[in-house]
Amino acid sequence: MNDAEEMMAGFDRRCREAGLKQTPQRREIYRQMLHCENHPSIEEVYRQVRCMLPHISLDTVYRTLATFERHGIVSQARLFGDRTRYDARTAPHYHFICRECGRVIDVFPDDLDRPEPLPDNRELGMVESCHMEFRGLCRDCLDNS
Amino acid sequence: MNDAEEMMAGFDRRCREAGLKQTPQRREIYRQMLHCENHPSIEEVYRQVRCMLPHISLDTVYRTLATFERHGIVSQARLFGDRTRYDARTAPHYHFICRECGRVIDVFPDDLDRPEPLPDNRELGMVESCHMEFRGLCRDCLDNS
DNA sequence: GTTGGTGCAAAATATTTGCACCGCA
DNA sequence: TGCGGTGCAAATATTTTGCACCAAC
Repeated sequence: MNDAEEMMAGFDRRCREAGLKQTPQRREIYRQMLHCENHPSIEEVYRQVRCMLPHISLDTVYRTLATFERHGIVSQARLFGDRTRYDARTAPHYHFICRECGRVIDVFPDDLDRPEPLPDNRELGMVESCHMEFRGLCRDCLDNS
Repeated sequence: MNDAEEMMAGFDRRCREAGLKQTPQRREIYRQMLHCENHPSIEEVYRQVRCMLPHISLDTVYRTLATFERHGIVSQARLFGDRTRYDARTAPHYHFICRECGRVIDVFPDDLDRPEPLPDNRELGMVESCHMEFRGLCRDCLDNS
């Protein structure tokens, strides 16, 4: 059983656990999310999924990804000021965005040279989470310049 | 001369430097940005400014804030997945968002308990900047719960 | 007077919702 | 079979653009 098959099997289980019905649309959207190296926008998922399911509607993709996120099956790839993107990797991680080619690369907490800082300010209240977003030039764009 | 007057004088100078014409709309939008404690959305700025200039149009606010940002007079308060907001403080800083009341509080680099981490990963390329966003409960909401 | 700024309206984009029908469990 | 899921279309929200007029320099 290869990786993708394994993950689709995991999808079966998760749907059952969450009480979600399996439909061709949902399977195809999830399969696409696994295939996708980058962090696709909803439009991109829609375009890809339509290759297999020409009848699927855009708002099914919207609703399905929102449902998946509600059940932790995908996560929103939160990018500052960009349109909504999703990610099949649900482990906490950050993003590095190349200002040249726009690629989004995952950065995991272990890749950081020191632990996340937290605001020191007692006045602030209780800090529960920290998101980070790095920008710069990716290796490819650096090499080609 | 109080703070606000001082900053309005700075606005005069900045417009001249940038070759921007001064108009009642621009003055009023900037004045509003100074008044505003929070990080107003474009709609909010629009509603406020209309008290003084009932004829102003929404897209003038859009265009003016974009122009201001281009010239470093205001900065976009970049929040994950929220609508565009602006901020009269242009010094680099991060945001703490209260999950209860939605308030956005500025966090300056000096408020952090350690310096920003950077991705260690040589493969990544060149990291030029890091944005952070903290979430949690602000002091007020903490006290009231 | 010239150039840039504004207001208005319409277009473009992104997302959500109401509703009837269909198909999975 | 019943209920959740889907497709369609329309509504909503946000931002951008074309154009004619006006005002700051």
